[in-house]
Amino acid sequence: MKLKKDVSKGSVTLMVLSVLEKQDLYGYQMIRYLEGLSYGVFQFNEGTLYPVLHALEKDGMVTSYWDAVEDSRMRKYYHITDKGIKLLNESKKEWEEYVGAVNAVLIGGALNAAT
Amino acid sequence: MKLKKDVSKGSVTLMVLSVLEKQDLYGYQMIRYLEGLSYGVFQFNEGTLYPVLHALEKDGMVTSYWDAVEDSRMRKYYHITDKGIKLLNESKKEWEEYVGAVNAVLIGGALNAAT
DNA sequence: TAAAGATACCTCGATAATCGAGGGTTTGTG
DNA sequence: CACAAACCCTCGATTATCGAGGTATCTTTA
Repeated sequence: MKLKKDVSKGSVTLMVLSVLEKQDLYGYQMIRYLEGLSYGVFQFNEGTLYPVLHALEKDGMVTSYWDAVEDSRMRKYYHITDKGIKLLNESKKEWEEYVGAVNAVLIGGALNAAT
Repeated sequence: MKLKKDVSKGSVTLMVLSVLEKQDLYGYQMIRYLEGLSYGVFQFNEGTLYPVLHALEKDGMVTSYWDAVEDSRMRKYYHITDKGIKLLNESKKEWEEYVGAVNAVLIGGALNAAT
């Protein structure tokens, strides 16, 4: 499969970028957040999320800053960049293409697929 | 992520089982076939497909037989079993759940997700 | 105030899905 | 006959994800 690898990594990346598009979040918060948004279907663990965030930052898709929003402890917030938004839009397109293709196979079955 | 691993493997498995549900196919044919059904989005290579087929056979999801359908060369055809059909149905459900969850995140964004 | 538990960050080794590159045989075509 | 395409296969490298572990802080409670 061609797309799989990208989409596979992309589906975590995709979701992270997607929520960051709307607001800055910190890692631990994102985990709970995505869990809720997906109705409990996804259960990220930190070992998955943090490396993804670091990779995104390294690639300039997000930036991070420490802040104590509620005046208590410091948290590392992530902010999406223009580059990140671009990637998000591309990833969304890929995701849709990927889903469409799988569904086409599932529906297509034995019959002719085209048109 | 929790489902990812299964769905990831599942998406190849899923598509294979799905086309086999309608008719018996041989490996090389499946590659072209899935490529067509997915409008060229997927480009399986043999190194991906054959191990999947062998694993499915080992697990009793498919059976195989050699046949020379058009009286020329021998081809190894795969046939889905009842067990395989069961797996197919479960995988379909998982796939839908997975897609639904990702889409919920993509749409949900910053707002409240639930109802 | 001391202990406990949740919050919050991180890394690293194991697992496993996929890919790419290879190897081999048979069939059809120029 | 040579070459391409059809057709089967394996194996090592890559990479995404997970699980487990490590550390520090903050809040609650006894």
